[in-house]
Amino acid sequence: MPRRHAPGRRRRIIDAAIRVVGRDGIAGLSHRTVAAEADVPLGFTTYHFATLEELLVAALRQANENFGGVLAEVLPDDGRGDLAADLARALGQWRGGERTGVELEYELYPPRCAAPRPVAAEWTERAAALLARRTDPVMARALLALPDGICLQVLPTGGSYDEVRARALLARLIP
Amino acid sequence: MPRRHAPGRRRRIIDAAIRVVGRDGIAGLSHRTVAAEADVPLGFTTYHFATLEELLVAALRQANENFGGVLAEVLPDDGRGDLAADLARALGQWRGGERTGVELEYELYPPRCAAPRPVAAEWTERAAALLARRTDPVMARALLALPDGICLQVLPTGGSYDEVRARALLARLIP
Amino acid sequence: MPRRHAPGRRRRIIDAAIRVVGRDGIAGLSHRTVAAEADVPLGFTTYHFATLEELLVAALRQANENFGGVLAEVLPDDGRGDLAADLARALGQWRGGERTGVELEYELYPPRCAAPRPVAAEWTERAAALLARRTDPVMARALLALPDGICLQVLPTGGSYDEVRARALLARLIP
Amino acid sequence: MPRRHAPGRRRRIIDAAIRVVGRDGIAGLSHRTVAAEADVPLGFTTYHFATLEELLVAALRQANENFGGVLAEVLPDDGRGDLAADLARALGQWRGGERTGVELEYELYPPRCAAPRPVAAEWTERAAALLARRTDPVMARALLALPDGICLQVLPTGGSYDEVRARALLARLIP
DNA sequence: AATGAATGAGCATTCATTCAT
DNA sequence: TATGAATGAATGCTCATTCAT
Repeated sequence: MPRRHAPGRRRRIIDAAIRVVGRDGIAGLSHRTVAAEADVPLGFTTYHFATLEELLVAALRQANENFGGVLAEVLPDDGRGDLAADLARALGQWRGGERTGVELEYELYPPRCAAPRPVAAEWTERAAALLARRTDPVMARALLALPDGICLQVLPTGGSYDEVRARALLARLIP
Repeated sequence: MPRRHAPGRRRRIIDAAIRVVGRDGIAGLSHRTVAAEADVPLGFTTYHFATLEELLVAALRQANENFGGVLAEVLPDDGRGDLAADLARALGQWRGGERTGVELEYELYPPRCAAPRPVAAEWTERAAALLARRTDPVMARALLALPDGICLQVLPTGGSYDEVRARALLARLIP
Repeated sequence: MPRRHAPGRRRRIIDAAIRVVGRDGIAGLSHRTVAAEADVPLGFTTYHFATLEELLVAALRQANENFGGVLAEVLPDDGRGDLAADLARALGQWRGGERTGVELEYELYPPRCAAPRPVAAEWTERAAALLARRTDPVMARALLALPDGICLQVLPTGGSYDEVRARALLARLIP
Repeated sequence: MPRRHAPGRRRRIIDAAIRVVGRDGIAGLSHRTVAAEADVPLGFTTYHFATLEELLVAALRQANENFGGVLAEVLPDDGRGDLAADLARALGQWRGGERTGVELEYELYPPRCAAPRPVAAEWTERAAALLARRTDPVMARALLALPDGICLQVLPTGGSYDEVRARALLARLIP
């Protein structure tokens, strides 16, 4: 008996996809694993997302939104606060948070399939725009690049994020 | 009829693997694709690398070596030259070179499988050691992180590497 | 073009598996051989039986059912008839019948994989219970063991089952 | 550097094969596993036993010899002792002993490949001959069949051999 | 709109066997 | 005599995708 018009189920699939990628990487993503994780029938996932790529893009977009939320919250546009500190804190929150999709970003960096590319670019634009409220656009890009690199050094070694060190390095960049 | 004792063939597989990952990403890496790319029989790849992981680690190690070569060449340990400029140039050379395995590094960042992790860490150590001849160890790490982040912004958007900009940003970090 | 909802096809796979094992032994059992024997697509066998073990257990269960049928038919519970004669006849019928799965039982005796073990034990219990209607439980077990041994002597030598001799030996055990 | 003329190495392969089958079943038998177990080079196994079947036959023959030894020792031909007790004891010793190859017999019962068949028959003949010194030939066969069946009931259920019970049942058969 | 049975391509891996050395 | 590099066939299994219901 099909449950009709259950509106949250599409979103449930997306969240499940983010969870699966976070746990098992993109390699672990399949219609089946997502359906199991979301506890929806297999056919439901293919019905709403005709291909896996489509689902991936939706998940990435959602992850972006999550990150944008964190960033907007931590970086109020009002003043001239300590930008390095704020950004370092935002990264810590994002990394530590549940279901935010940090891993998704890194999984998708390799520009394998064409579809997610614009979404990833979109994310960078959005984050840069948020930062640009507090600094110039070029610096905004740089302030995104450094944490990215820091995360990359942390991720494969299994180390943990050091907010203090991140802040110190970020502060170096800001004139 | 087996071609016996052809000495370079093991290396050919590794190079083929680097090429395949560069073209199609880790997702595209399979015994079959590598065998086809290297023009060796399927069984040959599994004979020399019992598992795909083993091959991956070998390829990563090779890529590290390639990068180490570029870095050692560009960063002579003698003097107090312009470190930011030298590093920016090294990155440009690495990215531009053939079969260097740049993509491999980024593909392996997601710490999915445990095996490549120490190799990746090894690479970071080696690069940091090379840089540390010209600056302090903490700064060396930071000088690796920033270009990493820069590459990450460049890779998915398909943009090209801007050595001048990279140098400017790197110079900001160096006191 | 998939043939959908053909109801008997799952059973067809099981019967094919019994046939394959009867012909080529467990060593000959593979998804591919079963698919060919049952004339179904390869994916169909893995779809219904995720692992070979699963299929094996299903086939064993079916074989048990077949044997139980023969035994129940030959061994009416009413009277004090000639138990040795009845049992010898049942064995003959089972061995001679088509698709009954006699060989499957012997193939599975080596307790290699854990999964079929309980099913095999189940079969012994069931047969012993049927026999126990006509004798005591310990004797029931013995009356199963002797024919088993007889079959084992017959099987590898390719000889044929001698019902008269089996009956004589069974009669010796019964007080 | 090849070790030449090491005479015991052929036998070492056979013993290793018996051990491998005892541990992992016939399914686990391969040139590679045997070579590893015997600690000889891979090529050595194929050199001395061109095919796996050849090795299997040699191993079975060795197992027979082992069993024959136990039987000859336990069943002195002199007198009219308690045959049932002697046979039950022999079975216990065989089952309990190391590297005797009990499992091999049962693994090979299914008359899959033609080659081992005569060897298996040979074993039955030899054992029957040893028993026939103490009883008539037909009874000898029966006295082999019953323990076989008992073992078969014991093996898959993981139970242990009950010498007392075996003796009681065997005694029933002997007039 | 929703579902899950069905399919076939693809994958990692194992392995008997061959044969140049 | 002895070895291990080499090969290709085969295996169990996963899965995106299709589509009748």
